[in-house]
Parts: sequence; C-alpha cells; structure tokens
Amino acid sequence: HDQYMELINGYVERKQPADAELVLDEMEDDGALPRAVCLNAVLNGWCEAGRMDEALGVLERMKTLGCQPIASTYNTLIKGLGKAGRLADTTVLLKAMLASDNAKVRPNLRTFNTLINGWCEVGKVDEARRVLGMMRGSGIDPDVVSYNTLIKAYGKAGQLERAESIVTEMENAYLRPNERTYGVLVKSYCEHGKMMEAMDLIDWMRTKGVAPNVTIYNTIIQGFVQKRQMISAKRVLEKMEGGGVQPDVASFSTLMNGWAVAGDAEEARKVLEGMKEAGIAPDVEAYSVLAKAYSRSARCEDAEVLLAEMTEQTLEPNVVTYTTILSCYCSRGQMEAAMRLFRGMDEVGVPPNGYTYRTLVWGFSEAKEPWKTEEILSHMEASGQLPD
RNA sequence: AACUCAUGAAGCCUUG
Repeated sequence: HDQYMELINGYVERKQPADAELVLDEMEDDGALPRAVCLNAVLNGWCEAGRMDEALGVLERMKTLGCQPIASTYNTLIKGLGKAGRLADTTVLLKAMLASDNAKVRPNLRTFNTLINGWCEVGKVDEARRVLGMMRGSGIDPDVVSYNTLIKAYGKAGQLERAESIVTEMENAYLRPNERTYGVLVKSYCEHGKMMEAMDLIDWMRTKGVAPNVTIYNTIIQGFVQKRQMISAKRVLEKMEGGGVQPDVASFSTLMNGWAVAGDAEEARKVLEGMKEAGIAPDVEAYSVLAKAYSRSARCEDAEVLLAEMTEQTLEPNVVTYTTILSCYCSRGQMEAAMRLFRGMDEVGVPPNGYTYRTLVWGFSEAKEPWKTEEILSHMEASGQLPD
C-alpha cells in the first residue's frame, strides 16, 4: 500500500501521470484496492499535465471502485479544467457536488474560490461575480481570497477604480483586507505604470493596520524596473531597508534584472556584490540574471565563468542559466562555443528543453549554417522532447 | 497527503 503510494508520487513528481496510472492497474491486479489517496494523486498528476480527459477518467474509476470522490477531488478537477480552458465543463461537476447529501462532497469555500479564479483568469469577471452569489446561496460566505481574486481580475483589466471598490465592498462585508489584498492592488497599479499610486498604497495599508511586507516592496521594485526607472527602483530597496523590512534575494534579483535588461553588466554585478554584503546568498536565479546581464553586453566568457562561481557555492546551474549563456554565443555567431555548452549540459545532468533547442536552431540559422541543426534535432528526438 | 489569491531569471512567433 505505502510502496504503491511512493511509486505513484514518484511518477507524479516526475510528471509521468501515465506511469502513475499503470501503478493503479497493478494494484488492482494484485488485489489491492487503490485507496482514495492514490487515486487522488494520479488524478492530480493528469490535471497538472493538462490532460483533463484522463483526469476525468480517474474520477470515473474512483466511482466504479466504490471510492467516494470528495470536495477536494472535485476542486482539483475544477482547477484543471479552468487551466485547460474548459470552464464550461465544470458545471456538471458542480451540479454533482451540490446534489450530494454528503457534507464532504458538497462544494466548499475552496471550490467556489477556485471557480472564481477560473473565470477571472479568462477575463470573465461577471461570471466570477455570479459565483459569488451562488456561494452565498449555498450558505458559504465569500472570504478574503474570493475578493482578492476579483480585485486581481479588475486590476489586470486595468479597471483600477473597480478594483478599489471591491476593497470597500469586502470591508462592508466585515472582511479585513490582508497583505495579499494590497499586494494584488500594488501589482495592478505597477502593471499599468501607475507607480505613484502603487507607492501611496504602502502608506495607505499601514494606516489600515497592515504592514507592507517584502513582496509588496519587491513588486514595486519590479514596477520601476519595467519602466526602466532604475534610480527609483534602487530607492525603493533603500526605503524598505529603512522601513525595517529586510530585502530578500528576490529584491536584489529584480533590481539586478533591470540592469541586465539595460545591458549594464557592471551595475548588475554591483547589485550582486551588494546582496552578498547584505548577508544574502545569491541563488540560481540571481546568478542567471547576472548571466543575462553579461549576455546582453555580449560578454559570454564572463557569463560562462559564473557557472564555476556557482558551483563553488554549491549552486547548481539549471537549464535557464545554461540557455542564457548559450544564447549569448549564438547571438555572437559562435556556434562551436554554443554547442560545447550544449553538450556540457548532458554531462552535468541538466537536460535541455524547448527554449534551449529553439535558441540553438535560431543561432544556426543566423550563422547561415542551418544544416548543422541536425545534431540538435536528433538530440531532441532521442530525449523525447517536443516543443512545449 | 493533494485543491483557491500578490514579488525575481532564458530572444517571445495571439501584443508594434
């Protein structure tokens, strides 16, 4: 039983839901009735892979095995269907849940919130609001998450005044906006370049008794970075330090990324050093950003040196790190160097992905040697890689 | 144990 579970979890983690499902077959053959945990795990695996028909198949399997799907099972499916753009198919599930007289099956807060999020993701906020009404009708009051999700949707759509009005709406429902509520709002303003408003929210949330956290500040840093306002971005970093909020690795990475995009490797490097001085250890992402900074200034060798620097700190460069450096060589037309790195990836056990392949193909075509993509294509086939 | 909301990395082929 436990061994089966471990097997299943292993396959699911490795994103091989088909193999996980095979374990279920084995269990049945061995006369061990798959428990709900196992079935849920497999179902989850299919959902994460976006294979919703298979996931729904597991639901049927549960029923035939006499295993009662509970609300969380349905929730997983609803989320998956939403991500697959099949929200319409959730109505059947919701009906089944509502029809149940088992409290464990009936839709819960998460069910509705997942639905709300699904509709919001496809920009159908009106549908999302309908779900709000529906949940009240079934005796479940919307919570902070429900409202945060709505705020996010309006924010994304650029309807910032509507977003703000949802905040008052939730307050009227005796719900206190939390860190995330303000986080979503700040993000929305940043996305639309309204940095003044975003900054003002920091003070506003304080007056509301919610202390701005590191994520809020990081979001604002990112906002300035996207507007290419590096001085302001840096000021936010200093402001947070002054405000008693410790910048984290993401704060510095975000700032560094701004310099990377600007092609200023020296400034990027300074940020990395500053981060170390602040006692924060750069992680793989941080180094990848620095690699990008060197790449954008065509300093491929400096970028490549980072691989060793990372290893010294027992950090393992990943596919993004490699692809970044590789693209540098590609853009310089040095395809031998790019291929050297590409082959090196296999040796260190970092399998290339679609981005890597595309970068190389692009590089060869730029270098006017399209026939050399042969090795890459065969490598792709051998590893069973298909463009994601 | 798995299910809902905010922050950082790869020249990206639904945005000019």
